[in-house]
Amino acid sequence: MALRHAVLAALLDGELSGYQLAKAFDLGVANFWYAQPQQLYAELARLEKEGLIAGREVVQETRPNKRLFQVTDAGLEELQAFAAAPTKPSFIRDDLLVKVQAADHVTTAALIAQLSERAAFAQAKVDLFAKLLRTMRGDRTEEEFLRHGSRIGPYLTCQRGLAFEQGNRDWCERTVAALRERQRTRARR
Amino acid sequence: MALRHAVLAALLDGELSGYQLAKAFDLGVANFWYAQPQQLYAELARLEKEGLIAGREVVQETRPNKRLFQVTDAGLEELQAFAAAPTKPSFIRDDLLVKVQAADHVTTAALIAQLSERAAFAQAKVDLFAKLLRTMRGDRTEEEFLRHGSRIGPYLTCQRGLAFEQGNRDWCERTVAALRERQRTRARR
DNA sequence: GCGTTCATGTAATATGTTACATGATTTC
DNA sequence: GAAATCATGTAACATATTACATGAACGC
Repeated sequence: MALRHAVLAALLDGELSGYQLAKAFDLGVANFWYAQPQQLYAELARLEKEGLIAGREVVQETRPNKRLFQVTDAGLEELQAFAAAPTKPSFIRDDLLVKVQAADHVTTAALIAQLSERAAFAQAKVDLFAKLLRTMRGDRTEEEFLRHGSRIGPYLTCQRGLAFEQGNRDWCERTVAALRERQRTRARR
Repeated sequence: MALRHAVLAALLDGELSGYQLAKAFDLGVANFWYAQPQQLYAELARLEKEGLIAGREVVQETRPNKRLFQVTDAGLEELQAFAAAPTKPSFIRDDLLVKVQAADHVTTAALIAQLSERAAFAQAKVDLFAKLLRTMRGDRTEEEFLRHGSRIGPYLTCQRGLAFEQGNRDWCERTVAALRERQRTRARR
């Protein structure tokens, strides 16, 4: 069960509602984990039942009411234990890579389109993460911030997200170029 | 169902047994997908039942007998359809990132050890992938190979694997450095 | 004789995805 | 008036992980 720890880690920076969490774990951000809203609502219910988080109702006038959750002492202990335990290796599972693996045996036109789309998506994330990093470190240099900042966890994970998306973008672009070059050079199949 | 397509893509380069496939999809390689042996045996059975792959018994003297599988025409069509369909985005899900996200709230000693281990693991993969790439392109330059090589799919995915592991390694090392620096600078908590 | 590699699976459990469901408010 | 955002879930289905299970042969 790793989602629970991701949720606990996300709640460290302050109370959040299920809806807010869902946004943080969704496409736009998700710089250290990804999960869907349904998963999160279910996990929040479980975590609360086990006493690892505590929720409080917030009545709103203009919007539907919501519940904000925060990590309890028991939750922090759980996180601590998780951090100390051996880490499972993480692995690549990407449909796009599967398609490229088969590139010599399938038509490449659609593949090129999908790679271009992914490159654009990755670029958007690069921009977003770069902006987030600037916001977090404020007017300090990166070195300064990492040395003396009060909360560097999210900064470090965001750095990984940034590098990952840069890698994604670069690879997609180079792969498109390679496939296009072959389309051009080769006779019609 | 994405595993089935990964299996089909892996079988494009020639017949493989479940055991050989399992090795390819395991820790050591897995440059475009990861799966455990149990999953693969189950998927191979399903794929054969559906006629997307064909297996043949190979009797061995010195070793237990095995079954080699190859992609059928129907299997190739399935792969073709998969490649043409829209690609689901892929997301980061990494326990180590969750732990780093929580770094300011947990003890960092164990975390540093795990990051170092991951860095070493990533370096080993970098070496492996670099070697695989050299083997694939032979004495040609990369550009030459990509332009005229007969099978570039595995080369391209391996390039992504290489870059990914380099990114992993670099990030782990920098993160270790940042966490160590804070341990040194800061008073004991 | 003991551990590793080759070779293949089943069964139980955990986790994740997809589809369905509801209802208010705000912005175009 | 329609679409997007806020807000929260349930139920059915698909997929993945973990534990269990077996057995031969090879190298030390």
